[in-house]
Amino acid sequence: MGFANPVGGDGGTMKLRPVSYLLLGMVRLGARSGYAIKKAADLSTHAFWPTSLAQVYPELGRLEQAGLLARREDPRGARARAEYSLTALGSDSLLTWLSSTREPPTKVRDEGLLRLFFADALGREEQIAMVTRMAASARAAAAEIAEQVLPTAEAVEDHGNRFPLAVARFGADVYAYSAAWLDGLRQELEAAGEEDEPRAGAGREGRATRQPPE
Amino acid sequence: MGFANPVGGDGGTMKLRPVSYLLLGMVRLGARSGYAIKKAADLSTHAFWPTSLAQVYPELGRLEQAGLLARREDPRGARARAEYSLTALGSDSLLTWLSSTREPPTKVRDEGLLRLFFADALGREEQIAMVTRMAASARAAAAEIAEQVLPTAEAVEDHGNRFPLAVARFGADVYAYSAAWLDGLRQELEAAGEEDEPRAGAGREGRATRQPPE
DNA sequence: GGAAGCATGTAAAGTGTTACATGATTTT
DNA sequence: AAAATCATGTAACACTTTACATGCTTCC
Repeated sequence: MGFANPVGGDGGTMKLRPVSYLLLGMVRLGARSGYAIKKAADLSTHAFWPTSLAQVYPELGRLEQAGLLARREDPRGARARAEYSLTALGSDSLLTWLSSTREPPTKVRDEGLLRLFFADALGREEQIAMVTRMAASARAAAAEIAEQVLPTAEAVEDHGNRFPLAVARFGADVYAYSAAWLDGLRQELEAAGEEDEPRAGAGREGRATRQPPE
Repeated sequence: MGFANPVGGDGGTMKLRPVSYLLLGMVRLGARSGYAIKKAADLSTHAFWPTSLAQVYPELGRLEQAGLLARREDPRGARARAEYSLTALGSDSLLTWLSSTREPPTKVRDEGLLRLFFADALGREEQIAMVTRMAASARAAAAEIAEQVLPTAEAVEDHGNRFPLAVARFGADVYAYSAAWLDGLRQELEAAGEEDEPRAGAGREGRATRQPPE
């Protein structure tokens, strides 16, 4: 009804969520099909913004409706395939979001830390085992970034995009720092184990050797 | 129907989620009402396991049904109040969860990092502004833990619970490390800004002075 | 007397994941 | 020939948050 918009959408009035910008940004970086976007996201943004295909496809449709993405059917043989590209409106939206000074919310759900928080209910041995597992886990996360994510990030860096690499390094370094921190905690627990026993001590021993940065 | 269970529940067959253990653990640490649990969680576990009262109250009911918590009406004057305590079954459940060697999933949703990932679309000035804001934000998070969370954690440490304090320090240190890392990135960007301009360079400059830990 | 905090809950809306459903193409 | 990958979508379920709804008590 009414006046048709030349870009075919509602003029960008839809409410955009982070996943919307993820899609716009990935298209900008060269991922053109929903499948390719999901694959790229799994190799780069997955650690701080997970997505599923069940989010990607409907959201691509909404972004097209809103005129932020242009869709073109581009079958590969008999296999259907849609190729998306950024419209001027989509590009503006992305830049506006990137320039925003509003503080973006950060949400973490870490069941491991929740366990650690309540670890006083365990005996010393189990506490040490838990902390050891967590350190190993953090180191594994750092290694996974180094092996899976960094190479991809280095590839896009060659096309003038340095931030994917910076973010990957940030992640790897933070995980490595966490692992080292947990190693320090494990050492404290091992040292304390020679004096007092589970649930016993009214903690009063020294702060050990861990150093906060700065 | 048929044989009544002496603890009044279904014998612990309900499916327990992390929020269940959060409640059990908080009751164990001395928070007895739903309100007190929520308040304690906001001051301690909020950063890695956020909860709302709309989760707490129904979940307390389920845990009581399952026989993991015992509920006793304990009004304060005319104001209703329920006091919960751990049953033997609840205590066992908590310990089993704490001892589990299964790797707990970690989920992070960080819109700030998502923006940083796509920051190549911005000009150098705006990139630097973004990174500066993120560093300030991380430093603020570290400060908030130091001011709000650490004092509470030190209080429970006096009762023989050292892990709340360890977790608080971990959080503060990781945020401080992140802030320092982002400062390093900002310096790199400022240095690079004197040579090449936005979107221009095929990144090839040195790795600067940031050091991963270990 | 008003504001802040204590205290408990429900309903609706929003968000996200897993499973379902299908089929072509390429690689081994 | 089978397995992996490319490719697109929907439906059901699970989970969380926000808003609603209410009322007492303590502090200023």
